[in-house]
Amino acid sequence: MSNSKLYKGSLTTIILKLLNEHDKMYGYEITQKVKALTKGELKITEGALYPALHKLEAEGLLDVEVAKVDNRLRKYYKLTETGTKETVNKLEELAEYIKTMQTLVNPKLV
Amino acid sequence: MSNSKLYKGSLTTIILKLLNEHDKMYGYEITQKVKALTKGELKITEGALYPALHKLEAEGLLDVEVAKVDNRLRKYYKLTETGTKETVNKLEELAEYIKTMQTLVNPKLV
DNA sequence: TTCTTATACATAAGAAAATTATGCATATAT
DNA sequence: ATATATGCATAATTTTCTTATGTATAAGAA
Repeated sequence: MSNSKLYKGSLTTIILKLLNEHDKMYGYEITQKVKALTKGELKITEGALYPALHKLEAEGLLDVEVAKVDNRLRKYYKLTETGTKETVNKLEELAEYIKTMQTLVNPKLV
Repeated sequence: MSNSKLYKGSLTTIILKLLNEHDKMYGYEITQKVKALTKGELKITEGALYPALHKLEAEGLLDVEVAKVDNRLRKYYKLTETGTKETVNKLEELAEYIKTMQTLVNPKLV
């Protein structure tokens, strides 16, 4: 992310969630999707994204499939079975975190 | 934090918000307050807390006042004027971040 | 009385995850 | 021709956290 504050650990969750919804995506597509969904508020940098994708692949959460489109390389990533399960966990963790932060930061509403 | 996933940047916001509500607090008190408010879900470690407090002080967001209670040292921190302004910013950032994450993670509800 | 737990601070080493800065290559639009 | 967009990648650095220590006093349990 360039301009806005990405909180540590968020990126993995974002990637997994997007892949959970879109079946298969390639890196550049993910950066554009995030930009579009957040109306430009969140910009994923390649320096963060590609190492994160590689790590998820190494951990067995993602599978890769290389394709050539318009003479340009694309690496399509998709969730493995393990990755799908982990996505559920990550989303629960995020929801939990948000709830906790709201408790701390806005105690009257909780 | 020990057990649960603290997201990067959260700690500063938590500290500022607590000081915004409680006028002055000392380090140990902050750890206990967070533990109590979150029912043990979030545990701030000293290794994270004290350096964070020192940094906020160095940045001019906090003032320190040393006290001796029961023959034990306490360092009371309170917000400076700048710190109070920055608290507002940090809280807005957090709210924005939560909104953004919900957009990404639960797009149908937004 | 000794040992554990709680209170209260601090720092150092290391890990994790980002930012920033590059680099390469092709395609399209100006 | 040149800039912008598409598409990948990595290295250096920074930030922020965890884990592991260390010091010291007080209170409670064995």
